[in-house]
Amino acid sequence: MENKPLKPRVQLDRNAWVSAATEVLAEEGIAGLRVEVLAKRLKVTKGSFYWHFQDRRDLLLAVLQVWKDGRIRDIVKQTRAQPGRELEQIYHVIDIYSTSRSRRGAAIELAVRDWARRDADAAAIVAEVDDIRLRCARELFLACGVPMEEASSRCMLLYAYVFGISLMIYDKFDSDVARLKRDIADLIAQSASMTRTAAAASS
Amino acid sequence: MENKPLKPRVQLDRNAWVSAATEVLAEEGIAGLRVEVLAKRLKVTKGSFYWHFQDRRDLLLAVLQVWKDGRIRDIVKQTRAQPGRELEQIYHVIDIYSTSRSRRGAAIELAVRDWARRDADAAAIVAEVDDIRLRCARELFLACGVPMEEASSRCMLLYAYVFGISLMIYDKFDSDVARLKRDIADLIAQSASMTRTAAAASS
DNA sequence: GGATCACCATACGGTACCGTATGCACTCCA
DNA sequence: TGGAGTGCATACGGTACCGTATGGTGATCC
Repeated sequence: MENKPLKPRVQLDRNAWVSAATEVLAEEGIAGLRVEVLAKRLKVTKGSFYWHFQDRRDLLLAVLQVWKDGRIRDIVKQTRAQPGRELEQIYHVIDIYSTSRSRRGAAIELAVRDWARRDADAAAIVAEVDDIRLRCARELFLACGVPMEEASSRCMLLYAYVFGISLMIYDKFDSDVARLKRDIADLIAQSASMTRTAAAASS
Repeated sequence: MENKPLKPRVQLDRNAWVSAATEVLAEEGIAGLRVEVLAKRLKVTKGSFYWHFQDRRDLLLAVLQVWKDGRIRDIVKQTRAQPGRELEQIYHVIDIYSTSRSRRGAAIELAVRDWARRDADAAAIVAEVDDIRLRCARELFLACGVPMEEASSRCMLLYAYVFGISLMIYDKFDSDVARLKRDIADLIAQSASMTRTAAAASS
């Protein structure tokens, strides 16, 4: 008879700290990610923290690693398309990033990238993630019949757009944001070199 | 006979502090912009600072204001085109932002936008700047014969791209970055609704 | 049922800040 | 030439952190 953990162990492990740290990172940025603040949020003291982690940097690197793994898993999932439905998938990728649906994900993304501007380790992780993202997205364009160089340009434009749009404040500019975003998605995704059937599939 | 300041007054004024603060903002972000650090950089003590400013926030708001004014001046300057050369000007706008030429300007831009994610005053300033930028850029597209809604989409894509690209790390992705950026500029700027002569002017 | 160990609390010294109070030098002007 | 004001230095109390040292507590396993 196995010993099911009926009593929920309130004990924390590294993962719990990393999760909470990621949450704080999204809300406050890397500068706001402090050991004692985090401990207070988890309702323990930093005595606990320094049992699980060597120091603050140890936590930060763990956050980076977990973020990277999650992103890579997500990328291969989001860019795997049924044959013939690649264009659909491109629109889907644009959609999941640029809508307000995943505010949390976008906040983490921006926090990590801001962090990477001043930290070599973070920069290396972002470089890895970007490279994989770009290559996966390019595959989608290539599958749509877009030539190599144009596919490179368009997938780069795609990601720059989704990150950039989350930095802008454009409420006053246009009343119909939904239409605006649809049109932008078309500008990014629709190539003259696509087959008519593939292009029609997007509507 | 007027009193020319032959002896260079080493005395600091508000502007000197704001300039230095903007420099630190670009390098370290808003979290690294601390009064005592800034004083050390200017080789004075914070006694000087608190004579010129009420508190740290007073400085931050001054930095924001100066940044806003500079941006707005720059926008109207960069989007004022000779009649018939509007497309050229669009390419120029894309160029000055997305190339590494203005690393400093991009760093400030990103720092302010990161700041704006957690500060209402900064967000208000960014909103103002974005609105003016988008409207000015849209005028350029409209002058090229692009219809209103498409002009809105394209100028939004333009700015999201230039901000987003400065967040990405894409060294490994493509060897010919210059060609890549040229092609992306074409994707953003070139509309099917443009006149053939205007489009040709971009080459 | 006592040893062991995982996990956490407490307490401490040290640093980097913020903002204030006060003193000091230098300039300008009556 | 001495008073007023400008611009800064010095000194202080207070807070928020970091990392360490050390002690306590509850579970687990002989």
